[in-house]
Amino acid sequence: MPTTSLRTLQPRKTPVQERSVVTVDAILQAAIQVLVSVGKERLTTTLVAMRAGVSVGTLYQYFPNKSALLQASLKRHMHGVATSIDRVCKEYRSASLLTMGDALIDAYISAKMHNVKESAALYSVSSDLDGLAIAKAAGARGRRVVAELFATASEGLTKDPEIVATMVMAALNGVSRRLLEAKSPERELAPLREELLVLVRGYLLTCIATKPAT
Amino acid sequence: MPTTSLRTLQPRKTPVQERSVVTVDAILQAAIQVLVSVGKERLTTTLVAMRAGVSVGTLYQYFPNKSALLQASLKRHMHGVATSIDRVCKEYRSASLLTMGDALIDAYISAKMHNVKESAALYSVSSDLDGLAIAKAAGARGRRVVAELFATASEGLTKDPEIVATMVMAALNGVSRRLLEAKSPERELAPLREELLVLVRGYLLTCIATKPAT
DNA sequence: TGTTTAGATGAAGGAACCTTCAGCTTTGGA
DNA sequence: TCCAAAGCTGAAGGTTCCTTCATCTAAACA
Repeated sequence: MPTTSLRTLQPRKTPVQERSVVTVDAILQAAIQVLVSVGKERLTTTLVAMRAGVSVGTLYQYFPNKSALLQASLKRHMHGVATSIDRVCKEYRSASLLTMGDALIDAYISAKMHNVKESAALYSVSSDLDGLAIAKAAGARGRRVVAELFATASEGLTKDPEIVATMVMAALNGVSRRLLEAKSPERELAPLREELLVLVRGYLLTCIATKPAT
Repeated sequence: MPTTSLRTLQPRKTPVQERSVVTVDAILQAAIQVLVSVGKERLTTTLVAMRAGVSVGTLYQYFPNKSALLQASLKRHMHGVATSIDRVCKEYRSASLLTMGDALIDAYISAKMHNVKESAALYSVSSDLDGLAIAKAAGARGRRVVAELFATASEGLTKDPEIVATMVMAALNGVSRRLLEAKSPERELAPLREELLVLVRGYLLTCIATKPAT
């Protein structure tokens, strides 16, 4: 059973004039900013509205409740990452498996690291009952797309592309998370990225029948 | 700056009689149960007390506030996992690197899978401002201990043990998380565990100067 | 058995905060 | 220019829930 009915989570009003589009955008941006600065526990709708430079009433014209607001913020973030992954999956179709791995790592890591604070703050939303479903769906979608990419690899796969995608994405998630909760993610980025390449390459090699000369 | 002063988070009263020890235990267990059944959002101190079969007042004699209660629950869980890791680190000192990897995977996965619902429910606590510090500390501690283990490997390491430990633990975390948020973790356990072994073995091989005959 | 200390109770205070709505302002087109 | 629709406002209602404390019961001990 879902936490709230679907009806309750739909936007209350769809922006038609230009200014309201700006408003909705400002609210979503403000939500992230508040999330980053005070955390999910102390985030209030009034605070978000203030930060966005509008009144609470305005916020509630576009988001039926607090949960919907947070979910929308999370979706927006996830969408950004998904777009990066999708681009890679289109661009590297039929390439070699190792090339795909490298490209995925770059895309995923740089999308997450683009705004470290934001990515880190959203973990608290994605771990909640409401956010969990969104995170899971995004994960499943990413896995599916990457599995399809792997299926086109120039070398033949010795394993189910689904499971290969699962492992690669799990490793990506694990390392990203570790990176995001570091004191200084920027400092650790280079070495961890390098090592992640080694980890994934090593694994992908075991998924190929005939080893290429690398 | 921490969310709450250290003073505020210390237990209010330390159990001296046997019955109060039982009470504290019941409260902590109840907290987990409530967390599992209604989620962090809807967990209330009254609900936890009811579930534990005591009154709210009693709860507040041992936990200064709700946050402290959740933190204590998280610590308890983390401690269980840490103990498993520690045991491995003592037992496999000076063994071969690959053996260490296999043992770590088994210990970590089985500790997390011991109670799937509990592990999954606690993610919401560990992503919060309060829980984050605990989770980070536990992660750092685990990494340190595992790095020390790796440093004793019978084969020589070509890399800093710290970074090797970091990568292995990140992979473990990533896969565990994926497992815990699956619809049916039990069903996926075997294949994912198997594949995790492949992933980690492949990586550890790159950390050894001379490859052993496996 | 009497006294002291530990443990337990739960109604009630009170703060925090989500959400509404009646009314006001701005925009865009007729 | 004028009006209907879109957009905005923010004080106040209402809930939820954390936390306290005066009071009661059980245990330890002399």
